[in-house]
Amino acid sequence: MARTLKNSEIADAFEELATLYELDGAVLYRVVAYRTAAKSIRESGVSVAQMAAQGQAEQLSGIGKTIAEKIAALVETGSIPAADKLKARIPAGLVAITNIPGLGPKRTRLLYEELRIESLEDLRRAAEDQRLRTVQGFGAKAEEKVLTALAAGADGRPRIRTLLSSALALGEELVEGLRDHEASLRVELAGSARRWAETCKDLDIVAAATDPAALVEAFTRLPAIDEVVTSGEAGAKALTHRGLTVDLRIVAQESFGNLLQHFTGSARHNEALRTKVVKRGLHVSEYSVTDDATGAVHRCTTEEEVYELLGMAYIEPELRENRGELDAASSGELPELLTLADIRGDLHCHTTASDGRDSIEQMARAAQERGYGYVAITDHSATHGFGNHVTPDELKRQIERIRAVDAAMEDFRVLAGTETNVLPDGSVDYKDDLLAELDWVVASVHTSFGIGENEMTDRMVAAIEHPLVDVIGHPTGRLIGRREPYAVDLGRVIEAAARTHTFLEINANPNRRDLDDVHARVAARAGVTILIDSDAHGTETLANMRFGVATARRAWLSAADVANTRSWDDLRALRPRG
DNA sequence: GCCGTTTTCGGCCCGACTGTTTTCAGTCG
Repeated sequence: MARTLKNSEIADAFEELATLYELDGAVLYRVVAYRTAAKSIRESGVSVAQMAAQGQAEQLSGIGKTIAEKIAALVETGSIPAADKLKARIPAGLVAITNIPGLGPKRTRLLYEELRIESLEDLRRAAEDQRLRTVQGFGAKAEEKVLTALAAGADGRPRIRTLLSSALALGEELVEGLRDHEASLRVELAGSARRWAETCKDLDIVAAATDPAALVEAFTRLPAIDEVVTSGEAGAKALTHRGLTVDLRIVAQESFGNLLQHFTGSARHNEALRTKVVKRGLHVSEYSVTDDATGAVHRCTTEEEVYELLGMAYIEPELRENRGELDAASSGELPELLTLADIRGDLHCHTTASDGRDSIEQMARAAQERGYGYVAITDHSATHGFGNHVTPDELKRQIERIRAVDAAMEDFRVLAGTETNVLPDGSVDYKDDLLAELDWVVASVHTSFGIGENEMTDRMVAAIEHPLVDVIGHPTGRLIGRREPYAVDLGRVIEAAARTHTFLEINANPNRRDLDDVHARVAARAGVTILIDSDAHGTETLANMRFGVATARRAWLSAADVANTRSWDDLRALRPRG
């Protein structure tokens, strides 16, 4: 074994194995079992490779004896024998073909058996030569669809997902546009955007209207809409100028709750929800809940009614990921999630002293206008590598400037801080006597991402153990969709933070969301107090706090789990230095 | 292949759409 496999790498291997089994014609339930296992591995907050090494992989839901053995084989030898056998028999190109719209595993396999199509290039030639139509179930339309998809640049990879911040801005604009229309009764954003997921594949909007046709018409004329794909009484599908697909569904007001619940998802949540209640003779769909025992058809105007009919407490959208929320809702053990209104201060932001755009005073006034009681000014230290370098002498002058702004403000604290770089050896940029003059110290890794996992973990633990470090900023360094987390043993980081009372940050920048929901949940359960920071580089991005709050809600956190739901005096008492 | 208020076997969510069919399988969300 060269190195410890990441959960995402193990999950990818099982995702691939599922597709291989699917192409091989395995029974569907077996394929689904592998996909469920892959998802479970991906979302595990602890290292599955380590669990497997200790023979504990079966503790994860969806992992039984067979899959646990395969995980162990993968971790020990780097490959799964069953997958190797399948790969020897099934051309690698078939996996890519299954990602072409309309071509699933069954039809891909049929094309391979009948026409020996084993790559996207083979597929294109067969469609051009009108040979696809010689296969049972394929016609001229299928050839046309294949060629359209390939011409549109389909390369067999799933489509890139859009960052939540972009999708949400667009979704909110569309929803407002629809609500303004006289025919609309109710309009809500649904789907992954409503669950505040990290990224969105598309946007889902659900509505009830006095005149559905008029609302659909209005929808297709909204400025953000570029091209209408389909439209009818029940809704429409359209492409925005940004290239994001939007689905609008319209339903009778009496079923609005069913529709909203259905299209908010997640698919996993709905699947598990339905499986759970079907045993009691209850069937859930986007139109109603039906009861076998009484024959009753319950249509619900609100989601609350849907969950109540199923014997559950209302489940907030952020929790609907099939991570235990169904059992908790049935037994009355759901947490009371924190809200944006609980946040009382922001302890990580930048000014023109480093790479920010606004002054200390502008940032402080903007934070006060948001209703906060305090803000910490935390510019980058000198070895950050770019932006203006705050040398020790410059930091002393910055502290004086911060004290002056603080003195000029009423009922608001402006705290002198830094976001100091954690050097490869685990030391931080400023000397202890200078750090001690500050009210607040964020320590973050910004350089030398490529050092090994052990070295990186030691580096971070050293920073955590520094008595003047209050919080570790963006603990994994990932940029969503652009940069993987650096190799670090978060289990050890979390253990050290819990032991020293050092906070761990949920960085609210929508590109970061770091810690993510899964690890923030693990950290909080391990006794770490979480801090949510905007990392704003200008007054307007203080508003990114909402993405951090969303991550915390997805991590099942209550106000008590989060440090900056407290006053500054209460918060500082929780710190390592007391 | 997994799982259990149906517990070691027999189940495993729901509905719409599409293109191709004469009654539906496959795909998608």
